[in-house]
Amino acid sequence: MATRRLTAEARRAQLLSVAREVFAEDGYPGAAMEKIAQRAGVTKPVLYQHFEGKKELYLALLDSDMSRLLAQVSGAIESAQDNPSRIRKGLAAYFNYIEANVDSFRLLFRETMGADPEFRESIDRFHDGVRITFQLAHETGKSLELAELLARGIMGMSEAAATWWLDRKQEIEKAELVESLAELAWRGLAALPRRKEDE
Amino acid sequence: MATRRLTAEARRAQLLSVAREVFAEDGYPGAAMEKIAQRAGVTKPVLYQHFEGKKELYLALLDSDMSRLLAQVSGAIESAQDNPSRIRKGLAAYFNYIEANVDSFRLLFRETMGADPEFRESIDRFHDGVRITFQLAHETGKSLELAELLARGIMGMSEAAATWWLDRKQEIEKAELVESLAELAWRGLAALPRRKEDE
DNA sequence: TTAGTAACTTACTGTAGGGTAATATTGCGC
DNA sequence: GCGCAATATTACCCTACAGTAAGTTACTAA
Repeated sequence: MATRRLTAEARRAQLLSVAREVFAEDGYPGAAMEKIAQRAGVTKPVLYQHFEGKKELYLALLDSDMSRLLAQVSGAIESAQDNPSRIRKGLAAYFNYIEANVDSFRLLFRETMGADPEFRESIDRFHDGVRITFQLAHETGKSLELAELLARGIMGMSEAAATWWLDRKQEIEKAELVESLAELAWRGLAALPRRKEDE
Repeated sequence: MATRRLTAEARRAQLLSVAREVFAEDGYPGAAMEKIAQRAGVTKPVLYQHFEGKKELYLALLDSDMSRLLAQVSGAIESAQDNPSRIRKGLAAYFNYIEANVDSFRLLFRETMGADPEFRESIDRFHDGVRITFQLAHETGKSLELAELLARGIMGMSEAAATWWLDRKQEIEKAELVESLAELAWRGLAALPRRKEDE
């Protein structure tokens, strides 16, 4: 144990990272502050020196992760010129994030769903963020609620696909996954069977 | 208070119904057995006479609700002759259930997501059930994983749409909602704008 | 090398809530 | 109208865990 003591900044970063692990494993209610502290090689009061309480710790985590994800996805969507490629690029960015941050995904889109309304605000920020970037694209003129509904639908589709994919990784390549979902979103089920006829 | 004492069967049914309410309100971890008992006008031990513990109570609830939902949706899908109407009828059945059983939906698809793996099995049973009915439809020949992925995607789309819809009911009619989602699933985003041009 | 401070620990408190043993009531069959 | 089994209650126990007050150790700068 070379250095037992860390600077405040370093410790805070480490605690956040450890907390993400534990929350992803045990869920918010199941995760004990004690366990987070222990796994960080530290005692509980240290945790409370950096975060006001369990709630605040979790929120800090959600906020920081959500911001990163949103930035990546929005960036991807905005970099595209037409709607089909907005969808494809958005999806690609989304699945890249997930692949590189599995715990973060579990936290954001599984554990937080049923939780405290205060927590869900983070998620809503993401959904709204993506929806807006998305609608700016969609030349409007049609019902606004409908556009919102569709955006939510596509996001739900992606989340469900991601959950399924994480559980059975090897079965399908990320690239093919993104391709299929983009096709589903843009052309619908009717178009898809044809694509695989030649296998 | 006409009858204070109920038969075992009647009490059990009442407790399940009350429990659904409370679990939907407070989530699994937040819901106290005490509160459920109280709201049923009864004390805690009565609850424990009917259910082994909190976990078992919740599972009983999930199981019974899931079975009903699955039966309705599967029935609808199987009653259809071609793929587009399988989707439309399935969605209609799904949203009919949700409209008539809001608490049940919240419970099944929000609260239970991040929870105990044992709980998620119920949900998986539904997803698997629908997936199968769904694949029977899809004349096979193309990649099986792909078919599964798409089925999950459609279900995720529906869940997200339902959540959104419940929060802002008045804004859109159920019939229009189902129609739009079916169209999205079958023809994709590319087809949808055209449909509303004439408003 | 020593004072000072930031980082950390020991050892608690308080309470919410799941679960239960012992006891009381109600109403049905006879 | 009486007995008895099912239905319910009172009054607990106990663990898990969020949160904290007071004291201790190690790094750093003069």
